[in-house]
Amino acid sequence: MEKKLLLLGLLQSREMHGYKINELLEHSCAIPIKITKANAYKLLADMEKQGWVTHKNEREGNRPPRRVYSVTNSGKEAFLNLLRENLISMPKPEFTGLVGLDLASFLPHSETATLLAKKLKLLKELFVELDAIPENVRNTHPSIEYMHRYYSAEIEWIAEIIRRLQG
Amino acid sequence: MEKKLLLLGLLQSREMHGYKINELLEHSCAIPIKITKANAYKLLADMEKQGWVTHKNEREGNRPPRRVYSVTNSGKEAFLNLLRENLISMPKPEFTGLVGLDLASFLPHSETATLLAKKLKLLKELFVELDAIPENVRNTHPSIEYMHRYYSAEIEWIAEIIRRLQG
DNA sequence: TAGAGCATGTAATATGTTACATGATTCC
DNA sequence: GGAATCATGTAACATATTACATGCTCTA
Repeated sequence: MEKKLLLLGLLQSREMHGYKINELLEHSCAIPIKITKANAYKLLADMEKQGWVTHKNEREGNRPPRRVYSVTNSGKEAFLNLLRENLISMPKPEFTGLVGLDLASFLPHSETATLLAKKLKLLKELFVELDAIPENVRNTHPSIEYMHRYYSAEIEWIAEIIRRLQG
Repeated sequence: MEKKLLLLGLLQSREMHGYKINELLEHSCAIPIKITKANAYKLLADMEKQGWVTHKNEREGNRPPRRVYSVTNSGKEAFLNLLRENLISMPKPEFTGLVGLDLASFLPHSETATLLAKKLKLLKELFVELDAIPENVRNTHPSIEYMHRYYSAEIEWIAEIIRRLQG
């Protein structure tokens, strides 16, 4: 449902067609959930069936025609309900990366340390993107601020585990 | 795949039947991912088809017969591969709770603050369980230590957001 | 004797991903 | 002329949830 919430949010700030939405979703590390292209098209179609959005066809020059979506009144109502719901609820996050850590005793410490070093490298690469966002932007966008802190804590954590394995 | 990894891990520490596994998974806040009952039965059946586990039927007194699963050699190999994979990879987590925060401008500050206060209460309740786990256990189980820190940071974060909305 | 616990699962539904299909236009 | 971009989607598959079905035993 957060996916629909996010899409409705985007469409309320400005009307958009599917392709544009997907561009935003793919090229931004600042979005806290993942929505693939096929999924986004599907969700828009579903929300249209539900009556939350409508589309009109548009065409710029000779480009392929676009479906420009906008939120209906019923969609705006649904949006507010989803938003309230999202703000009060506390979905337990899934820490898939921890499963392996708990089972690491099945491998020699040295191997675990080597593998985690690779993870750490990956993490640092992801962090670079986030860290490049100017501080004033970060401080006005809760999710960016959050993710910045999260990744930075994550890096510290993995580094600490590696240290323990080596010491 | 982390679900299969976790199940293989459990089954390697000791043989188990589905019901027992589900008990462990349900009554423990110390497990970093969620596996529902139906899903666990399904995964065990799937892994049996794959040749990773086998079962033998057992019966204690007149209780319903159990399928006691154990990991095959091929399963042990698969387990180690899944484990290595899990340790090097960095799956981007989904922060579903952040979607709403980014859209909070659609509601009056006071309402957002009230809603977040409810979330905070929920969070604190979840934290109590984790905090009750003795420190020595926590320090020897990475995922428990991690989740303890995570929830504690999460509480701080929501509290901070509420303060900002009020100030 | 009624309800909780033990033990297994299926069916229907929901959700999401991957890869593929289509066809025009623009850039090199 | 060929690749990248614009723009839409479908089909097949994978994964997971909810609710339901079954039937025995133990306890109050």
